[in-house]
Amino acid sequence: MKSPNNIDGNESPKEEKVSRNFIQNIIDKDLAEGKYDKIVTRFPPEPNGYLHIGHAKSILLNSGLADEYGGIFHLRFDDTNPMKEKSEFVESIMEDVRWVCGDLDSEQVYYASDYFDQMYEFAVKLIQKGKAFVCDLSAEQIREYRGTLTEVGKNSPYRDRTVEENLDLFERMRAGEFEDGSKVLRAKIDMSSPNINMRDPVIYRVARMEHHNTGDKWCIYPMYDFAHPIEDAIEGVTHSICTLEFEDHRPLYDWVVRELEFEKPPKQIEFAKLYLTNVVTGKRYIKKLVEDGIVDGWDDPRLVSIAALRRRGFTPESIRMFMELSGVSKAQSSSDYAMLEYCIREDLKLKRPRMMAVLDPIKLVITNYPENEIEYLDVSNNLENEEMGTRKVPFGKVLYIERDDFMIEPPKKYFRLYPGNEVRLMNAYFVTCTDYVTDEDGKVIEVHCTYDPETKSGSGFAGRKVKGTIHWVCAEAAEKAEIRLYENIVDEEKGVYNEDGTINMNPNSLTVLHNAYVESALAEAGPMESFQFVRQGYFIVDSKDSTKEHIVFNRIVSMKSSYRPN
RNA sequence: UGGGCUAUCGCCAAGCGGUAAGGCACAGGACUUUGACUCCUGCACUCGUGGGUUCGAAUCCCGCUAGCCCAGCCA
Repeated sequence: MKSPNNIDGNESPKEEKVSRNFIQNIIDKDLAEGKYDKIVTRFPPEPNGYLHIGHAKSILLNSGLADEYGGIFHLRFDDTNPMKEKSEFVESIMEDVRWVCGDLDSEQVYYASDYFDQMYEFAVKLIQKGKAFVCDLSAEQIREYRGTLTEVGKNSPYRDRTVEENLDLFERMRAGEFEDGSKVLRAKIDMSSPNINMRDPVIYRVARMEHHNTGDKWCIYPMYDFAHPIEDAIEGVTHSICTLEFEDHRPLYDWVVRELEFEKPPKQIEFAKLYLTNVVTGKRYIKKLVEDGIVDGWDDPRLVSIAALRRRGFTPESIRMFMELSGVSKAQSSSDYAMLEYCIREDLKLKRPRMMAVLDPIKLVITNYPENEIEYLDVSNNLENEEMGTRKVPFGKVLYIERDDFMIEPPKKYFRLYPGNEVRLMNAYFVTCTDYVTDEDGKVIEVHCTYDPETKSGSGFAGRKVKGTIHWVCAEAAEKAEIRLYENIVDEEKGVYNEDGTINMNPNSLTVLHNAYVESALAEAGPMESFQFVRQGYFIVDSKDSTKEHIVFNRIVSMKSSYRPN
């Protein structure tokens, strides 16, 4: 993505200066001061769930920075709490990160749990320096001793144990001599700190749990605040970029790297998470929707998990563009969903074929077209991109057109079909509506028209112009398909969950339209292909639910509002 | 006066003492084999608020207000 430096010699003022974000400014400064010679960043998910679009921001920010500065990006599984972690999640996270980044070498993948031995040694070092102690207080007692937001805490009665005693106890913690929860190792900092994180935080707990990576080798596990700075330091991370809620932890982060005397301590920098309007972000909510069976799974197209976005047809490029446009700052904000849609439209419009499909069909009979004749028209796959080639599309006397492309009594500014009006059948001929047929309820079931052979698309006909162009599908050759239009799960006002625990859900979040007709070329398309459909926006063939005779299309992007009828 | 952070157009977001970039959205027009795309045009005399410093402030200082985060042996 990075363009090489201009090699045309002089430092031309060239590319109008793209504004840099505050993180780039920090890195620029660090580099100028010679603090680091190579930038290393990381994305450290805990494998306790699937990734969503919010994580994509972190992934792309970190990896993007590494790319830009010729550094390295690490994917590191922050697996220090086996209670919540599963290898199922490391698999999915790996896949999602690969997809978002476009690529990831196996050398770029790390596990915090691989450092457990070193972390243990670092803890011992802290004890030896008199900076950590084993505490026998219960969890509740520790909470009481910690004080509150407005009151200082008080020292643990075990705070002054000797180094020897602490060393002995900690070793026995590791050896499994103590019950879960009976003892912890704590950093000795300051119980009266206004920052609660500095009030002698617990850095190691006893927990007999099977770890997905280390099995039952350990019965003590390090806490995030102790483990994270060490993980960063071990990997040579220079800029540890995380979200705002860790800002209060930075003093502790710095304390750890300082007490452990790392030569080139990593630096933590925080940025605001990405929120999206009109959708449910947040691992916790998504997790609950999945667990409660409200959605079909983590990749349900109504969600904004990475897996769901992929299934819906978003491309990695579109996600990257979106993050680019969203920017990075420390201001709590939420990006407009319309911007995400803009990105996928922008990405797809030149690189996907445009095919025709009729969602809500009504018959169109061309009365002056020969009976039983089918002609094959040459149709461009993408008018703006000739490289996408052409295909043959069958055309005949009886077609299907979209129901709302015909009106008996057109409102003003309606350019499509109505009695007496002439329109272009896209890629085919001009047709003029002569008549229509209704059933006993007055519902239009058939539209009659005549066509003008002179006006065939591509023939260069310029005799007259029409204001409207509509799409169609040859009735005889059309394939039936099921098209599902998914809407995001949303509740703009209250979020998905109410305070009383009930769930708000858009009842229209899943719509299935039967009897949709598509070109056979579309029906034969491979899985996970996305297409632009005339007038309906963009769709993807969903491989997960597709079989040979049952094709599922998901609409991935709505049209612009001005594009809608009405 | 517990601590930390943030406040610039409907939504993001530049700006860092010299007189408000850009994108999305929206509106109008041109073009058109998708009412799409593309192309023009419009869209903050004003930067949460009240003071102060200065020739000059969104940018510096003081006060206020609002929002977010923190009292896991979660990350």
